[in-house]
Amino acid sequence: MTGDVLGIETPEAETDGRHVRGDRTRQALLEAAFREIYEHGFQAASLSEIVARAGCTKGSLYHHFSDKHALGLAAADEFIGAYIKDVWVAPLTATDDPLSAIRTIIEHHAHGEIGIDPRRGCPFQNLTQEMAGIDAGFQELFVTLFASLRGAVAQALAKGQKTGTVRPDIDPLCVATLIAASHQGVASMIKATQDLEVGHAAATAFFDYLESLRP
Amino acid sequence: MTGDVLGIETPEAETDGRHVRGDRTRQALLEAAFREIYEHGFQAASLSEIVARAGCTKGSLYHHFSDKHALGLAAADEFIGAYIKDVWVAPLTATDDPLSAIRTIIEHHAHGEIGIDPRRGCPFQNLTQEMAGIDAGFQELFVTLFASLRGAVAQALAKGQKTGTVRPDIDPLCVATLIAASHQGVASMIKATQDLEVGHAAATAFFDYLESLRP
DNA sequence: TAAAACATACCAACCAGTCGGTTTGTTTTA
DNA sequence: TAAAACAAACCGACTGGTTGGTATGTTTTA
Repeated sequence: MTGDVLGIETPEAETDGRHVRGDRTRQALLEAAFREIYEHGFQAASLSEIVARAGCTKGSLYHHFSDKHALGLAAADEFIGAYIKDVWVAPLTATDDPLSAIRTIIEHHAHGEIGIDPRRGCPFQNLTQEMAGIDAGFQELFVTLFASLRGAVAQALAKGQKTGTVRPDIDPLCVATLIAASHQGVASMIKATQDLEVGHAAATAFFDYLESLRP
Repeated sequence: MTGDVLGIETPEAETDGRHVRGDRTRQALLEAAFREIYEHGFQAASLSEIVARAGCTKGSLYHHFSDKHALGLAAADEFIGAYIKDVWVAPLTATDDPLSAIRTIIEHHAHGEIGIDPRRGCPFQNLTQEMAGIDAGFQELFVTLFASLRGAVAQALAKGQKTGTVRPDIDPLCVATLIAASHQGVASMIKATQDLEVGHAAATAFFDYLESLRP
């Protein structure tokens, strides 16, 4: 039901040129909603604050979205989907050395090049923790997003096994799951302690683990 | 300000026998608050619901606690502190083989013996994700709790190095950080996907990792 | 009897969501 | 081409309901 934004087509692509203003408003609402949700969580996010940020009013919001739930879902779909695709899936499908690629991805996060505030945590993780288990719509989205992330890592590891950069005796899916989980967990810990040193310590051990996966 | 419950003394120990009913009410409020917060998060937790569960009224609540914030902090301190102490610190300080002890702890979680609903996630993690970065009081508590967990694992690993059950070339604190983070991350993933299979996959890879830490 | 414990009634603030009406832009008509 | 017709986009005051918190009075306990 939110299928218009799955990170596949660009926002501009589907407009035929008519009602450009409406599309801009919709996009502004999505961005404002994502930021507000990132800062306060979905349930605590205020629609009044979102429309203020987007520079429009309640009327516009409810013209474009049926309710708060649909707005949050669309915003999460758009921005988290894009993050997973750009940061994880794209680099991993384009390499024969997945362990190095994963290390690079982690370093990008550590160096703050992803646009994620480590102290605020990972938007995906934040939303997951809040909404999984209490809302079926978000739940469904999380399963899809996580599957694409996990699958990309697993396929890259399997490819690495064929090209000889990854130990052949490991189970790609199991290791991919642990890698994804560890990354999420470290982000969680940094947020919990508000201390980047935790990230560096974990990264040290994590990179050792990655090296142990080489033949 | 919440120092009366740090998981050190039992709830009964600090009462001098006077006002027993008051202490019972206070304890009932703490338990009800913890459950409500576990189910809905702190911000979405309803005080009306908490007093209903505790079998008292707003008047009692505000007699025992200055505000919602103090109640939530006291509840988190009491129950999460007890969890970390009982589940992590106690077993780890009592063993010479920390890797086996850690594996046992994880298996206890996986088998649902801890009293944590995997689909609802880890209470510590949930609260962390919600409140870290937006509330200094909770923040301070999280730092303390996480330090005790991380420290217990690190000290156990160092002890294992002395007794020869852990590789001497690893950095105990770095590895402890990764272990704690991975555990949190897996819990997060299970909650996100509402699928225990994720936990089994991660556990397979995680146990391999633990074994790789042996001499 | 004094203090602690508890109950009731209440408040201002805020929330998501609604609705009648206005503006803006495109299409049709003459 | 100019006006009429139409629809999408937008506005903002308003509503019913809930929230955390308070003021005041009553009961229980030592």
